[in-house]
Amino acid sequence: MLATDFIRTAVVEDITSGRFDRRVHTRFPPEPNGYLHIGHAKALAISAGIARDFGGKFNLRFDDTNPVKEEEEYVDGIIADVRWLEHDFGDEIFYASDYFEQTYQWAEQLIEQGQAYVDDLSPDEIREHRGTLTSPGTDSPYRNRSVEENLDLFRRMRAGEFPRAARVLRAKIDMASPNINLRDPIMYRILHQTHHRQGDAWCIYPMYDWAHGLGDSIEGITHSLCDLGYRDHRPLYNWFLEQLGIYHPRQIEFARLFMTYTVLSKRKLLQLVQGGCVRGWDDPRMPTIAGMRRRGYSADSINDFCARIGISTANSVVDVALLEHAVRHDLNRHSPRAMAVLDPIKIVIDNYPEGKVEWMEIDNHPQHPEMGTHRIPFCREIFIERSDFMENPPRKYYRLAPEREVRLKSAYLVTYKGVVKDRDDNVVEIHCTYDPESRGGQAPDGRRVRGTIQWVSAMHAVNAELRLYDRLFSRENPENVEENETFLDSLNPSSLEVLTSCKVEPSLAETKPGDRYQFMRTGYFCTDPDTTEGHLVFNRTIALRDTWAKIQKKQ
RNA sequence: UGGGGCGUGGCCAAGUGGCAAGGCAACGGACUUUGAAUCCGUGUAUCGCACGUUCGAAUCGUGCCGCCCCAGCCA
Repeated sequence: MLATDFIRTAVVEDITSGRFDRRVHTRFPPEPNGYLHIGHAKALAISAGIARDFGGKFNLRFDDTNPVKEEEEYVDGIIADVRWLEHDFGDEIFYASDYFEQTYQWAEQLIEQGQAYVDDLSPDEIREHRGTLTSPGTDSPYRNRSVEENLDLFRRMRAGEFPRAARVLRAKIDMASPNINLRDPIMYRILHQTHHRQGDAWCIYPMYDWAHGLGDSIEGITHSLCDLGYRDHRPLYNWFLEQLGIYHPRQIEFARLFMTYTVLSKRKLLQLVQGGCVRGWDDPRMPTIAGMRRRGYSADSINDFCARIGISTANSVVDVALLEHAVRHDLNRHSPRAMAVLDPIKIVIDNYPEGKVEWMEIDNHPQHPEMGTHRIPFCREIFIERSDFMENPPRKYYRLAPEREVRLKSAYLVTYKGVVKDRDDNVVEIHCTYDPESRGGQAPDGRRVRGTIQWVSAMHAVNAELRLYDRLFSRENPENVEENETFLDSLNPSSLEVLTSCKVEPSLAETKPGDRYQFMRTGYFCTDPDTTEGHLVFNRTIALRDTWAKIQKKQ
């Protein structure tokens, strides 16, 4: 396997040196206190991807050591997301909470080795004793209790003899360490909180730093990959494992993902949900896996994006346009084409027989004939996009206009004859004639017709609700706000536009939630779960690239 | 004024002493029954800055500048 990034380079080193018996075993350790987002997709792609590339194993392990913040709902959501992203985590799901007894026993071992002690200081006192970034901390007066007293106290902590926050178990390392994580970090705290899996079996819970490496060790993880935030914790990760004398994985850190026009912190995402700024964790505007899935992003496109952004240790902000590119790239290849008119205006084809219906055949994908074809009905009255007609067209406009001929995709060539207007001078109906010899859209005499537009038979059209999404935030960096503002002030007021009277081709009546299409000349759409019989709802996953819009801007 | 990281074209990112990959974006053009897709083309990058080592430095050394992270009984 090629070492394409610095982590894979390290893994290759370890394999060639035989460090872990040539094994590769990674893990993804989410805390079930929120839904996964695109940043997690990156972490997942790295850890699961490395296991896959090197023929190793990959574990999904919930870091559920803090019952105060964790919920079952999140566990289920996370499992569904990881599965949807198609990462193979085997048949088993791991939980840090399953190791609580072993973790506890190891804590007693550390106490017996004189490397951990029970501290009676209050939270405030502990903070004061910790010192500051520039000054060393001071030892707790309880730091030198005897092994016997520590053991007794710790067992009574477990037995529930003390109230919440009364005491903690701390590692005895170095209160003067320049690395604050080494200033006698807390290993256990008293919570008296029901755990989503352990129930009331425990009233003391291990801290992340203490529990994490142990879980890695128990599972035989070789490479424990995490974000840069844990760089300073590595000496502690190593210290615990060394003192215990147990199997010792290697921790390697990489930079978290940041993306333009996006916020990626569980706290802020929670705020959006609870504040009603979006309709839930799976709102299609959310950068969550659930949101992107509902919106219509494919797992492949998300994984492809993760591969494209690379891995490094430099904090960087990826342009959301790269994600959009990955989405379009994958959707273009796999989405069947269909016709939809978002803002309909009627065309009457004067020389087309009334009541006549012809079923036109249309490719499901212009570049992939193996995807087949389907049929759409054509008749005298059809709908086209209001923007595909202009009475006074600008230069280079080659859609329908006075004196112009245009092609109705896969149907006929039609020529403008006139319009019907209302009292306010709005065009309400366009009259055309068609060339009966142009069935399929080909001119019999070979004349060139530049414009091709989509259409839907008025008689057969199905009504649909289309939800058009734009970026959730209008500022490239939502956090870059004025003095008294928050990231919520960066919210884009028009991130959602609902169109309720769109006309789509009748074949779409059978669509099921999750189905993806390209509505020709418009964008990629995905059937929303809100769809019911008789009421179609589509989410616009992403619009097509629009060169015409650019030309217009320049004009 | 503590410790740990990071600085390569607009945005990512290769490169680890021999004369700066690639992707995205942007901009041209070709083709086109989606103004989509596809194809072709376009960048004088002071490699944060300054000294230094070397025949030769983005790569090594020193100093400086800038940005990020760490003082939860969160993970």
